[in-house]
Amino acid sequence: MIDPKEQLELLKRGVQELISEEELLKKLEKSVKTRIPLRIKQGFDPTAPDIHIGHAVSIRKLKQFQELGHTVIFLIGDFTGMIGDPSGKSETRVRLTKEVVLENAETYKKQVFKILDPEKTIIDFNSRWCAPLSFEDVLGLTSKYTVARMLERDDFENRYKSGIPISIMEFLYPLVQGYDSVALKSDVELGGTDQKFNLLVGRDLQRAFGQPSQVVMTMPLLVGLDGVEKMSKSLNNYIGINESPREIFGKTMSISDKHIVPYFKLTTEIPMEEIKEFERGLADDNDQKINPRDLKVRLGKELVALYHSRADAEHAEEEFIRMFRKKGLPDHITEHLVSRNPIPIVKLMREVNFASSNGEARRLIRQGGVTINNERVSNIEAEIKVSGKTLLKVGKRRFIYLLSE
RNA sequence: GGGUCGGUGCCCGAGUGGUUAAAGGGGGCGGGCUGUAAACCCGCUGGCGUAAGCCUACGAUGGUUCAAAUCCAUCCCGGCCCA
Repeated sequence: MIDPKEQLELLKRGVQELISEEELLKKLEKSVKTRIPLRIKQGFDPTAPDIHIGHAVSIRKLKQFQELGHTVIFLIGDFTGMIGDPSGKSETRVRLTKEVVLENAETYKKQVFKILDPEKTIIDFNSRWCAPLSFEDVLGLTSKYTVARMLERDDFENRYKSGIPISIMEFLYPLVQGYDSVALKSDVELGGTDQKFNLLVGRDLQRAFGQPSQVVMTMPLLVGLDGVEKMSKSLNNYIGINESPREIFGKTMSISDKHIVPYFKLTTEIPMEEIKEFERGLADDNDQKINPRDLKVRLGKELVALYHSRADAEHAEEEFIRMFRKKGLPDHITEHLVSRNPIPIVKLMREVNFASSNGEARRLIRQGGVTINNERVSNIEAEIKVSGKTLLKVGKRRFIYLLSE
């Protein structure tokens, strides 16, 4: 194990906030002395098993701990997921069954082990200790925290002030998460900056239970593809680490210029010095201004290389250029055997799922978004005669080859 | 428990008897410009139907009326104030 101070320097990189540095250093020193690895915990929602490059920001930090010999606990918050949240709030949580939770856990594993070392990762479920708690235990837990302190949490405060309902269950949620830290005796808990409050509750609860309190480490949030909200599955503005090279590359190309540098910092392994160069290159007053587009290409390739391979990255770039700069075709276009021939255009679009209703299909045609063999279809009633491979294109990125018997 | 205000389309939000598939904005989608950037411009955005038209929709149910998102009754849900 390497020197505690060196470990600290490595671990501090890219971190938004560390509470507190001295405590972490002490824990590291103790760990080196006793040769007992630290226990690093991060919790994950069991409902969204799509890990995206926003999650990866902190998972890559976990990886770093792991490489330094510490124990990483990937905690799946199945307990609250199985209870479901009855508050009519935004998205009424669906109650997950045991089977679904386990299934999701498998999906998580497949993805998370693209980053973490399976040998050195503990996957745990908080139902293991939450489910057996009695009502008495729960009340005991709630007595350790006050309403005023709960209301300190930003989103609670805002919602409370603006009259948006908060269910008691949601209110208790940070306590559940904090209790996880008690149950796991975690030394460090990691999360996005939006998790800061919850992580701090864990600290308080551990103290209340007579344990040494965990160090809280928060990572910056990655902005999503819309350029405004944080990257999240529910907003559908994410790049999943399980997505195809084409998707990862393409989505990367659609981020806005002002987020290029943060993406480099948070999602790639490119050294800071080099990123600084990029930053300089992008500055308006620079004579040798780098075309932001080219940097995005670099970024896209880095990401594909990280989750697939260098070769895939090269390939994704070539394909992208062919498709979008030269308005060509993608490499692989699925084929579809038409149900009859000739076939009305509207029916055809439904058949290949390029329109979810006849109305939508008509709309797309009227607006000139539909072509057959590169010829715009303008007549809604057009009958499409399929002979040989016929290319149907809808919008900019939906392609399919039509075949007939 | 009492009082009071409210529940509208993916989201926010206007609308208080017919001209309302329901203003406006956001989002999304298509087209244009481009670098699948930003900004901007045009258009579309419940379902079935080529269309005429029909159906479904304003928390739920029932009612008044030629006609209801709009009026009445009951119920469900939320905010605030009082207890």
